[in-house]
Amino acid sequence: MAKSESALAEQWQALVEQHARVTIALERALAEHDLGVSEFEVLAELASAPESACRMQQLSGTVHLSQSALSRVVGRLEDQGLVSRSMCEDDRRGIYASLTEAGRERYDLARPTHRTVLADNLG
Amino acid sequence: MAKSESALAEQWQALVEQHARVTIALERALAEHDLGVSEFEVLAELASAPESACRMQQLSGTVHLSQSALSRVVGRLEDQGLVSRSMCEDDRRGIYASLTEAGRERYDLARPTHRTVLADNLG
DNA sequence: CGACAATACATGCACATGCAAAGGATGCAA
DNA sequence: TTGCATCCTTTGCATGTGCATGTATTGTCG
Repeated sequence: MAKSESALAEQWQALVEQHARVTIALERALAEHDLGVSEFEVLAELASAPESACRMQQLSGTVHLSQSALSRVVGRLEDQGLVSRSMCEDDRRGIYASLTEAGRERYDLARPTHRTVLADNLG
Repeated sequence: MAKSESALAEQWQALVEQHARVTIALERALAEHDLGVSEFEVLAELASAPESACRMQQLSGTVHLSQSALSRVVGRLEDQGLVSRSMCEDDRRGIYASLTEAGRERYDLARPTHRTVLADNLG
């Protein structure tokens, strides 16, 4: 049976509300580590990748950002020394973004914060 | 029992993904009516209010926008003639945003689109 | 009554994002 | 080799948002 319009609207409203609540909380919490939500997402993806490195194209799939936005996020992370870019050997058009030592440390520091916020807001 | 970190992360990821999917679909669909998601939300709220009018402050509570962003959304709607602003008589600091005839029509036109997108993406 | 805080909006500014276009390096196939 | 597609960076522009601030009005306290 199809849902009524109001039921759909309420469900959507609830989803938006939860998303907004968690996002704002995350943003605030991660600010203490000088990270944004997008930045953390990228770090998390890299951290879980083999060799702590990943092609941009692959990142583009998991992170919800346009190509240009992703390029800029990685650029910011590079400026902070958390990520380094290097050529891809098998396909030299590609670029590997790899987590640096500092990046790993920053991520490890921020992870408990991230986890706590999720636990508090997704209960 | 508390959820594991990975379970939390997956749940969050799923939420973000769904939110992004629906939002993008809505944005695309509503574009045919020259409306953004925020604009539609405001119209919907006004349409369901008594007298089709509402104080900014009250709107601010239901719509997930900062006060300044809300002020601008209403400004855009006013530019399009879909909403009109008028002084509040009992408290002259306050402002009523009220749906115009054109606003009601636009909303009625866009509502089926909105409903369809939700039905297709929240199933 | 008069000074001062609080409220309701509007606006200036910074910034993140998406889109689109241009460019450089490389891979691939005819 | 030539030509075209792919992967990525960079840039310019428009837009939407939040934060901080400004302005006008209201409320409060002495």
